Amino acid sequence: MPAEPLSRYDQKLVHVLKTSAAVFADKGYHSTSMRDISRATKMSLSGLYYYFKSKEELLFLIQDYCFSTVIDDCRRLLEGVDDPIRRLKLLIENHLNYFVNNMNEMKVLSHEANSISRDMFRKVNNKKRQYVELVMNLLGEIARENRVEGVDIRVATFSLFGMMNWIYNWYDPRKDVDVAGLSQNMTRLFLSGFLGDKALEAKTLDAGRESHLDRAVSIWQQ
Amino acid sequence: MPAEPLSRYDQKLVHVLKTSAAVFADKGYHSTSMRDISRATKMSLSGLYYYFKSKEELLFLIQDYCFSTVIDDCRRLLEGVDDPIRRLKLLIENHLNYFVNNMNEMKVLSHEANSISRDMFRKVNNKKRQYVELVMNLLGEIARENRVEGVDIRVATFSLFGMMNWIYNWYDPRKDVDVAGLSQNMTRLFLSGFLGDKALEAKTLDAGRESHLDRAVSIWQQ
DNA sequence: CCTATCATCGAACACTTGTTCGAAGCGTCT
DNA sequence: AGACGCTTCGAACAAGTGTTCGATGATAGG
Repeated sequence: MPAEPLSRYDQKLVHVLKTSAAVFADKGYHSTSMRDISRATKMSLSGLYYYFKSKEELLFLIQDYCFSTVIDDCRRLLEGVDDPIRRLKLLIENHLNYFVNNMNEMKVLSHEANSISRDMFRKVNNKKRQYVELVMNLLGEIARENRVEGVDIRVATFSLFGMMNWIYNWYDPRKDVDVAGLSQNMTRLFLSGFLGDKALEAKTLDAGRESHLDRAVSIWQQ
Repeated sequence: MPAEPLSRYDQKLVHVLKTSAAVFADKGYHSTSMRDISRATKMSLSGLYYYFKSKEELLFLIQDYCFSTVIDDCRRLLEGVDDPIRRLKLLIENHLNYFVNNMNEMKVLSHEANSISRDMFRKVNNKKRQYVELVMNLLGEIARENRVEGVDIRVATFSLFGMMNWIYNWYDPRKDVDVAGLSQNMTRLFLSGFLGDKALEAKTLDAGRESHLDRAVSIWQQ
C-alpha cells in the first residue's frame, strides 16, 4: 500500500539501492568498488554521486530504509493484538517473511552493520535496539504469564534473533520449505522451547549438569 | 594437551594468527590493511610474508586452524558417548565453550567465510559440511527415537547453529551469564523446543495457522 | 524557442592497497 | 672464527580505490 507514487528521482534511487544491495550481498561491501556499482546500475561512476554523497552513505541508506520497513510493518501488524503469544508469532512471521523476500538487503544489514561510521551506525542501531527491546519485553511478558523459569531472557531473545537472522547463511528458497513452513517450524522450535516442558526437563536436563569440558585446550590458548 | 612443544616458528606463527584474528574481528577482513597487521604484530610489512604468501592465505590459516580444532575437540569429546541426547548436549557445550573462548577467531570464521578464494573456501567448507552433517544426523536420530513430528530437520539444524553462532553479535562475557549458563540455556531452549510439548502445541500453535501477512509490501518490492 | 533546473557524464586526482626483491641481521653448529 | 640457514627488514612498484569538477544532455514551463 504505497501512500503516494514515487517521483522519478525516488524510483531511480530505489533501483540503485536495490541493485547495490544485491552486489553488496554477493561480494561484500568493502570488496565492492564504486565501479562495480556503476557497472551493475548501468550508470556512470560520477553519476552515482548525484544520489548519495559517499559509498558509506549508500550503505547507510540501504540499511536504514530496509530496517525501518521491517519495524513499521511489524508495528502495523501487531496493532490491536493483545495476546503476547500471538504477538510473538506474528512478529516471527513478519520478520522471516520480510527477510526471505529481501534477502540481499537483510544480509547487508546483518553483515555490514559495523561498516558505517559512528553517527550513521548510531542511527541504525537505535532502531535496532527498539526492535530488540520490543522482543525482549514480549518474551518477559510471556515468561511472567506462563511462569517460565530458568531461562535468561536476554539469551532467549538473541537466540531467537540468531535462529531467524542466520538464514541468509543457508536458506535456499528453491529447495527448502517456504516462508510459511519456515515460520511454523521456528515458531514451534522457539516457543515450545521457551515455554518448556517441565516433565521433560527434569528427565533429560538435570541428569547431566556437571560439565564434561576442560577449558578449551588448543593451540590458540597461548 | 599439546602433543609436542611448538617450534619458535610455530609459536610466532600462532602469535601472528591470533593477533591478526583480533584485528580482523574488530575492523573486518577487507578493511584491515597489511599495514594494520604489521602494526599490531610489531613486525615489518614484508616480514609478515615469511609466514604466509598472501593476505588471503592468512585469513585461510586462521579459519582452517580454528575450525579444525572445534571439530577435533568435538570428535574427541563425543567418543564413547552413545545416547544421542547426551551427545547433542556435549556438542552444544563444546561449541559454545570454544566459541566464547575464541570469539575473535570464530567471528572471523563466521563473518568472513566468503572472503577467500574458491579452493581455500572449499577446503574450509568441507570441514564445515562434515560438522553440519554430524549435527543433522544427530537430530535425525533424536527425532526418530522420540517420535518428533512436524519439524524440518534442516531447519532445526540451522536454527541451532544460528542460535549458537549469533552470539558474537551480542554476547558480552562481562555482563552476560557465563559459558555454562549459556550452554544450559540454549540446550534447554533448543532441546525442549525440538522434542516439543504435544499438549502445548495443540493449544497455542494450531489456533492461528492462517497467515496474517500480505506479501511483504514495501518500497523494495519494485 | 528560450531558459532554468534536473540529471548525467568523462577525465583526472590524490591516496591506499597487496606484494616483491635484494640485502642485512641473527643464532647455531662445525 | 667462519659459514650456513632461518628470520627480518626498507624501499619501491603497479594497480585499484573513492571522490571531485566542469561541462554536457535532457526535460518541462513560460
